[in-house]
Amino acid sequence: MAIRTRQSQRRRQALSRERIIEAAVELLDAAGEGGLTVRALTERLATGSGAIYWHVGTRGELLDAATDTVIAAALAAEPARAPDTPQDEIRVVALGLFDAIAEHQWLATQLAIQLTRSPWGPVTLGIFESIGRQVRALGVPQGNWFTATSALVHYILGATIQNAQIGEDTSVAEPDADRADADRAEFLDAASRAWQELDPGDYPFMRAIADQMREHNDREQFLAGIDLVLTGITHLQPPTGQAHIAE
Amino acid sequence: MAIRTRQSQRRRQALSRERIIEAAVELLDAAGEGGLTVRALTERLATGSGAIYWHVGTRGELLDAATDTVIAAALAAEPARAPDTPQDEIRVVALGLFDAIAEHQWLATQLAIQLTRSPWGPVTLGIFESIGRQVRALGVPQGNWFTATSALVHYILGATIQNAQIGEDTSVAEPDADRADADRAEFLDAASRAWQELDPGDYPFMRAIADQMREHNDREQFLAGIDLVLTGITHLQPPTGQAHIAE
DNA sequence: TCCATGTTGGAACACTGCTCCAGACGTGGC
DNA sequence: GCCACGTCTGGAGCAGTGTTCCAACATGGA
Repeated sequence: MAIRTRQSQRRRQALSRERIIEAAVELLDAAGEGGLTVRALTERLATGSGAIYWHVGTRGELLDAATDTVIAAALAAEPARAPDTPQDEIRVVALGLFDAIAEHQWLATQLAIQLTRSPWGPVTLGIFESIGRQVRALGVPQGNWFTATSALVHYILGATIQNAQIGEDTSVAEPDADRADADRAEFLDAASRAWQELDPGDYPFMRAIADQMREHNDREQFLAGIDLVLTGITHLQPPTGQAHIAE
Repeated sequence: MAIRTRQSQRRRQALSRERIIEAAVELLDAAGEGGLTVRALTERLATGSGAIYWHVGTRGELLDAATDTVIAAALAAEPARAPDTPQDEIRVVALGLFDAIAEHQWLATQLAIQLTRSPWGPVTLGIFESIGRQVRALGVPQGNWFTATSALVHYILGATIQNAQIGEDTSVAEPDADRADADRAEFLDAASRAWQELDPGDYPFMRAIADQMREHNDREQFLAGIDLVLTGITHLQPPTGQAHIAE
């Protein structure tokens, strides 16, 4: 009988690369990067370490795969209503990444690691492609495509990395919205207060903007930055060197 | 005699927080984040783990301190000739961070970690203050200070993180310049070639800009992005909501 | 039926961060 | 001179990690 249950169990939930990555993402969401240990994974999947190394390889490769999966999903997710202008599409992609990192905190670090280790790996490539297409659709002259795209992508990455929120417990998702907002306000208030108590000699600027921090919405602020870069792009001069005036 | 040498050794190179951080930075530069182990540190400093925990605390705190130190040094380093416009000053600060991360690869990841864990810790604070002052000096209306500054900072962070180069051996520093340039060109060439072989259906944009990648200078590209954001800042509308027209 | 191939679980190993503590150091009071 | 006490040091030991290795299992085809 023991064998029989084993068998059916195997059949029903056969171990696969996808299932392992899925479990890894859950562990990461629940307890951060430190929460993903091979032993925790084997326990959750009721298996041994050999099976995991057989399917996905080392822990590092698993982390890469998890990052890849989540980012690809965020980029692929289509919004309810199709955006009509390239600007809107850029905002949609940007917010998709923003939300993905807010939801999976560990992504921020992992993204940075992939960015440094392999600057043009699949993750970066996908993001650049998504944004780049819209930059092209904006009518930017070809010589400026790279500059414009990387300005957008780098802003997005920097901003999302800093704005990765400290997540709540994973258990219930619904009533979190209000509580999250409250925590958020409290956090901003604390930051604002801390800035006001800084040494005026060392930090005159931060003291000056402490007030603005209190009435501050992360997503709106993020979008304001996007718009800033977008206006920068539209006012861009033709590429340096060859003065290829196109007017 | 054994005791005597011990004594003088202690006196001469007394263990201190600074000396430990210095050694930690050297280890990190030489072998990346993985190279900084407590045991390697004790060996290099000819001491035990107890002494290290006494002076700096856990490995995480040591990493934070190392990041702090290097970033602060990069921000404090004054250029040979004082820049005369705020724009120039911003470029100087940005390049300082750019070079610091290029020199200490591990900084990219570490910066991202600090950015997520404590979004307004000393590191972020220092960078924001440095950039923010110049934004103020640019004559940006106060309501836009935060948006303008964070756009710049986030672009800088995103770009520097991606551009952290794969470092050479630490041993010799002088004749590296040429070799680094050669490796650089080779790397860009490889990337360009890889992009040209991408699936035209999935990656039309990246294929289109593959050529531009070959004649591509990281620092110039980085500065072009800075200028893009700067023009975005100068064309910025007064803050949303309160139409506080200041003209 | 039986074997070949693809999978699995877990024991074992080397290495990690960290704690703990006996004792050395050096500086004050006597 | 000496002692005592707080500061500081080195290293043994512990719990936990990633990874390797291999005997045992499952399953489809001959």
